Amino acid sequence: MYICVMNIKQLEVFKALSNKTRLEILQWLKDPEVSFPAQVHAGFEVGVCVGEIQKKAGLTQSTVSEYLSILQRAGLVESTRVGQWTYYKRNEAAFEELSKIIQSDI
Amino acid sequence: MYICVMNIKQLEVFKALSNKTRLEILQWLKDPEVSFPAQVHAGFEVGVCVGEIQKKAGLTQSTVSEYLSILQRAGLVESTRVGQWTYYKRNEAAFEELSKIIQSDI
DNA sequence: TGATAATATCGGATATTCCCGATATACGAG
DNA sequence: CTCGTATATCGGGAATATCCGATATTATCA
Repeated sequence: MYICVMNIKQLEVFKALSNKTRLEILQWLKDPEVSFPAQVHAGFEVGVCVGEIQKKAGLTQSTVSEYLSILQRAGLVESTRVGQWTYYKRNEAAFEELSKIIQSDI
Repeated sequence: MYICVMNIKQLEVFKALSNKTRLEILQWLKDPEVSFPAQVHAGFEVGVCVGEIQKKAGLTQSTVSEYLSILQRAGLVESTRVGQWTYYKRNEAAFEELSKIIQSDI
């Protein structure tokens, strides 16, 4: 018997995706070397640092930092701290899972 | 060349999915005959009427009506008016499209 | 036509989200 | 340790969402 558990996490993911800027950030992170050519202090394997994302978003540092936290809590991105920088990159597995959830659970 | 158009509709879809009750309604509509055994005035091909959904949701009629409008504007459900009833059912094509959008666009 | 039932829309109190400036924390250089 | 830089967190004003009760609209039936 299949018991439907209304996944709390699902709601969190959709809320995270319910903001224009956060959707844009996820887009930019698909192609870091194109979207963030200015980043020089690290390769793109670790991700993109908050400052670069902030400049591109045109919002304040605090807002962008919070948005990245929201995306991270939803599992859509992961962060790596290297020195004074925090690099964020997409968690592609989460998007694959979300895609499947929409096909079968939603 | 592929030009990314930040789809206004995408945002609307995610906002529509950012509510516990609306997610539940979509779940219920997956299996109308199980979720709404009380509906007798119509077959389930046309969908489920607002009153049945309202009873199950436990919210007021106005709220449920509005939620169904939100889901409809997002393209996730479609409605059919038959006499005094409006029947809502899932638009499965929208979910398939959303699943693909997440795989390729988001 | 008038009464009743189903649904939609309106106006508003409350909760949540958005986004900011100020401040705190973490780190590296000197 | 102290200064400067990067990021995180806090407090709050404005905008939006949630959900309600009241009312309007649409359809049925006598």
